Amino acid sequence: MGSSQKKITDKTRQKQRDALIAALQCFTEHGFEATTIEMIRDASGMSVGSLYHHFGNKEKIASALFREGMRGYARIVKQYATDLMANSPEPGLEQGIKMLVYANVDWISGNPDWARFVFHHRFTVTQSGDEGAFRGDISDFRKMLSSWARFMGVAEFDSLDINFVSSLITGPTHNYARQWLAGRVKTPLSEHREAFAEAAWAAVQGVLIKGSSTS
Amino acid sequence: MGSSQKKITDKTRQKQRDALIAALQCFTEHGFEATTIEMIRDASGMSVGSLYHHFGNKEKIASALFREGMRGYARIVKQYATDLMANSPEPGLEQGIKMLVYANVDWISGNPDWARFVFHHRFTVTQSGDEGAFRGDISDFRKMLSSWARFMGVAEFDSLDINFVSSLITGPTHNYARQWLAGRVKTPLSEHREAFAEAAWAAVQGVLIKGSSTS
Amino acid sequence: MGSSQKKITDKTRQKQRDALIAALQCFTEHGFEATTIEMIRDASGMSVGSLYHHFGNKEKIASALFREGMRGYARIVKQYATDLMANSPEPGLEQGIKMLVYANVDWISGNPDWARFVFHHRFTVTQSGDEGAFRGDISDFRKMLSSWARFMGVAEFDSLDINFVSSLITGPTHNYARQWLAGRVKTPLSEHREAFAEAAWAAVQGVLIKGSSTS
Amino acid sequence: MGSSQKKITDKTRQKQRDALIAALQCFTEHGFEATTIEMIRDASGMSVGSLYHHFGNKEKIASALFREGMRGYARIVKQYATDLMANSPEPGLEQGIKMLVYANVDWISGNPDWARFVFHHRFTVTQSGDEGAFRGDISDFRKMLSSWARFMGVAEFDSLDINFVSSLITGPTHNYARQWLAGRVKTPLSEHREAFAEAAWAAVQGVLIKGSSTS
DNA sequence: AATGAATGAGCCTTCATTCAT
DNA sequence: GATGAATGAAGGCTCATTCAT
Repeated sequence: MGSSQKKITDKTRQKQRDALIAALQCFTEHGFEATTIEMIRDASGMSVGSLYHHFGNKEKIASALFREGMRGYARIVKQYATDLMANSPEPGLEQGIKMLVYANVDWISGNPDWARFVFHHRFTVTQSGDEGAFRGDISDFRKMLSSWARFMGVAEFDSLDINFVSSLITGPTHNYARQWLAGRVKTPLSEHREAFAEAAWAAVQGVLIKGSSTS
Repeated sequence: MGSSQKKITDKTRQKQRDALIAALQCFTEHGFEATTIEMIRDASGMSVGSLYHHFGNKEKIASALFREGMRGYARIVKQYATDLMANSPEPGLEQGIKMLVYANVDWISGNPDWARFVFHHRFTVTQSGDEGAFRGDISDFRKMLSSWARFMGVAEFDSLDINFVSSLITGPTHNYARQWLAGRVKTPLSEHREAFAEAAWAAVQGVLIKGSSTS
Repeated sequence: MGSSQKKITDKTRQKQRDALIAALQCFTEHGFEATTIEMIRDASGMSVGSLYHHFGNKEKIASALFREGMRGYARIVKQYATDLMANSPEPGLEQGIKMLVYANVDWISGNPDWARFVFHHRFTVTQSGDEGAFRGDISDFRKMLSSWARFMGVAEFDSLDINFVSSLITGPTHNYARQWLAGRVKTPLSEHREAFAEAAWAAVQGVLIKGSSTS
Repeated sequence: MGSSQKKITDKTRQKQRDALIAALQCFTEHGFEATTIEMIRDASGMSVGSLYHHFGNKEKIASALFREGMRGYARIVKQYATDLMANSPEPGLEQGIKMLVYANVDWISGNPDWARFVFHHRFTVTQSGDEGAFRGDISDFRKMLSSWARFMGVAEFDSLDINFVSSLITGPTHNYARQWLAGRVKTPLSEHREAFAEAAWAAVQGVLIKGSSTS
C-alpha cells in the first residue's frame, strides 16, 4: 500500500479508462475497421506508443472495450436480480423473464454506444481468443436463468436449448435495438419496454405449453 | 431481338452473377473488409478491370450482393404468402405470422451465406443510397402484414409501431440465426422452426391483449 | 472525286475535328494528364474504339491538337503579314515587329483555349517526335523575320540569336498571356496590345543599338 | 534548449531537405506526373511511409519544393537589391530594372533545376492553397519595384498594371529561359545577360514615354 | 512509462490500350 | 469504320506496428 506507487497505478488506470472511452467514441462514429490508431490517439490524448504499451494492439483495445461493456451489462442484470429478490420474496418465472427484458432495455437505452459496440463486435472479439474473461459472466446468466426455472418448477425449461430460450426473451428487444441504435427507427427502445417484457413472457409461455407436447 | 445481341447480354449477366457468387463466398469466408479485390478476382475468374467496369467499386459489389440477397428473400416470402392464400381460403393472423416465421427460417437455413451477408451488411448498404431497389420490397411486406391484420379485424395492429411488431415476429428467429450463422450455437435454426412460429404468435397475442388496455 | 467516297471522308474529317475540339475542352478543364480517354469519349460522343482508330493514342490526340493550334496561329501571322504588305508598300522593321505582337495578342485573345494548350504542351509534344509538321511553320516565321531585317538593312540582326530576338518580341506578351490564361491576372491581354507592341519595338531597338558596340 | 532535442530536429530537417532535393531531381528528370513516390523513395533513401509522414502526399512534396525554390529566388533578389543600394548611393530606375534582370538570369542559370520546376508548377501549386508562404515575397518585389519607381519620380509607373510591367522586365528572360531549360536552344541564358537587361530597360522606357501620352 | 518518427506490405482504384464482334 | 467490354500493370496512399530515445 505504498501511497506513491498506488497513485501512479490509479492515474494509469484512469488513463486507460479514458482511452477506452475515446476508442469507443471512435468506433461508434467510424466503426472498428475504419477507426485508426491515430484517431484513438487524437481522441484520447495518449500517444501511439502508449496505446500500444497499454493495450498491445488495436484488436486488444476492442477486446478491452468489449469486456468493459459486458461488465456493465452484467452489473445491471445482477442489480435487477438482486432487487427482484429483495422486493419480492418468491419471484415467479414471469417476473424473472420480465426482469431480464427490463435489464436489457434499460442498459441499452442508457448505454447506446456500449450496446452498439457490443452488438457489432461480438463476432470479431469472439475470434480473438480474449473472450475467456466474460465467458464466465454469460454462462452465469444462463445458469441463473435455468436454475431459476428449475426453482420455479418449470422442468421443461431444462430440456430446451438455452440459446433458443434466450432468443425468445431478448431476441425482439435486441432486434429492435439494433435498428434503433443504427438510427433506422426513431421510436426509442424504452417506449416498448413493457411491451417487450409482455411479449417475452408470452413467447416463453407459448413455447412451454406447446413444447411440452411437441418436442 | 437479334439473337446475337441477346446472347452477349445473357453472357454478360451470367458473368456478373457468377462474380457476385464468388464475392459472396469471399465475404463469407473473410468478411467484407478483409476481402480484397484480388480475392474476388481469383474466385470469379474476372479481371480486376472487369470487376470495376461492371460494379464500380468494392462497396457496389456488396450493394449488388445485398440487393440480390434481398430479392431472394422477397421471393420466398411472396411464394409462401401465395401458397398460404391458395391452400387456406381464409387464413387467419396466426397463420400469416407463422408463415412469416417459416419463410424466414427456411430462407436462412437454405441460404446461410446470403443470410449472413445480409445480416452483417444492412447498415453499410443502407448508407450507400443504393437501397432504393428493395426498399419497395420491404415496405411491401409491411403493407401486406398490416393489411392482413386489418383484414383479420385486428384493429389494434395498426396503432402499433410496425418495426416493433416485426421485431416480435422475426426477432427471436434472427437473433438465434445470427448465433447459428456465426457458429456460436450448433443446433440448426431449422430445428426450432415450429417453436419460433409458436413463440411469434404467442408474443403477438400477448402484446395485442395487454396492449389494448395499456398503450 | 467519287461523291459518295468524298462525303464519307468529309463526314469523317468533321468528326475528327469535333473530337479534337472536345479533347481541347477536356485538356483545358483538367489538363493533359488528368484527362482520360473516357472524358474525351463523353465530350466528343465518339466511342473509345473510334478515338483510337482515328488518333492512335492519347498522345497523338494532343499532337493533332497542337498542330491544329499552330496552324491557326500560322494562319493569323501570315494574314497579318500579307495585310501589312498590301497596305504599306514599304513596311519598316518597326511595323513588322509590331505586326508580330499584334498577331500574337490577337490570336491568344481570340483563341485562349488553343493558346493555353499550345503554351503548356510545347514540351510534351516536342518530345513525341510528331512535331515535324509544324517545325516548318515556325522556321518560316523566323526566316521571314530575318529576311525582313536583312531587307531593312539591319545587318546586326543576323548576327543575333534568332531565339533571343523572338524572346524580346513575344516574351513579354507570352509571359503576360500565361498569367492571364491561368486566371492569375484579370486585365485582358488585349488591353496591353499597343503597349506590348511599343515595348517590343523599343526592346529590339535597345538591343540593336547597344548590341552593335558590345557583343 | 536541450541539445539532444535540438539534434533530432536538425537531423529531421536535414532529412526533409534531402528528400526535397531528391524529389527535385526526379521531377526534373521525369516531370511531376511521371515521377512516382517509389522513385522519390529510392532517390531519397526515405521510406514511403516517412515521405507521407512528413509531406502528406505527392502534391505537398511539390508544394514544399516550390516554396523552397521561391525562397532561393527571393534570397538572390534581396541580395542584389542590397548590393545595389550599398554600391550606388542613389540608384536610378535603370539600375533597378537591370538588377532585376541580372538576378533572374543569374538565379535561373545557377539553379536550372529549381527554375525549371518553379516555371512548370506555378499553376499547380497556386491551386493547392499552400502558397501563402511566398505570396508575401512576390508582393514584396512588386512593392519594392513600385516604391522604387515612385522614389525615382516615375509617376506613370504607378498607374501601370504591375503584372504588365513585370512581364516587360522579366518576360523575355523567362521566355528564353524556358526554351533553354527545355533544351530547345543551346546558347546559355547567361550569354544574353547584358542584352536582356538592356532590352528590359529599353522596353520600360518605350512604354513610359509612349504610355504617358496614350493611356 | 511515454513518445512519435519510421517502416513497408498491401490495398483500392485508375486508365491507356486491345480486340472480338 | 464503329463499338465497348476486357485487361492488368502500376500508382498513390493507408495504417498497424515497431523501436530508438
